Amino acid sequence: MNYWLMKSEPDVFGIDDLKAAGTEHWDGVRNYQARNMMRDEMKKGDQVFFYHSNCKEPGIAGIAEVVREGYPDHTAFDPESKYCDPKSDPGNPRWFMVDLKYIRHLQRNITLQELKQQSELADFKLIQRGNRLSVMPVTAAQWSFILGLE
DNA sequence: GCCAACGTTGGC
DNA sequence: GCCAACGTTGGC
Repeated sequence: MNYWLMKSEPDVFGIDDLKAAGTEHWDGVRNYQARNMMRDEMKKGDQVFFYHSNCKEPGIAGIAEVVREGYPDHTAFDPESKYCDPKSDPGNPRWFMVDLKYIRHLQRNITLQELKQQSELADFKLIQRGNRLSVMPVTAAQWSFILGLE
């Protein structure tokens, strides 16, 4: 089993929204590295840290699980969608997504500021300079260490 | 709202 | 294939 971290803006779709939805597809990712991970590497049963970005207190807010593996992101074909990409051909889709199921909130929001202070997390992609990936791998060691902060 | 960092685009 | 210009991300 693998571990991941996925970013979302709570004003758009936060952990509370995932809880209310139960299961939701993760559409709108338009970055090739993130696309590749969703299409090729994320497997059913993988655990995901749900990270709140671009908000007052950026941090890890909860846990989700992959319940459906990579499949085409249909919003790319929808002219009404803000994620529409005319260059994505339905016969050869450019963008992919996975489905996530809500597992739980963390007991508290583990903030970015706190994560940065942990020497054990020096290699964690999230806290490396200029990182902008919205989907990134988390090692098993990082996963359990972060849960230990909860 | 600012701006550094970074990915993408497109002219050459 | 290089690289400048541009748009976006996301912390602050």
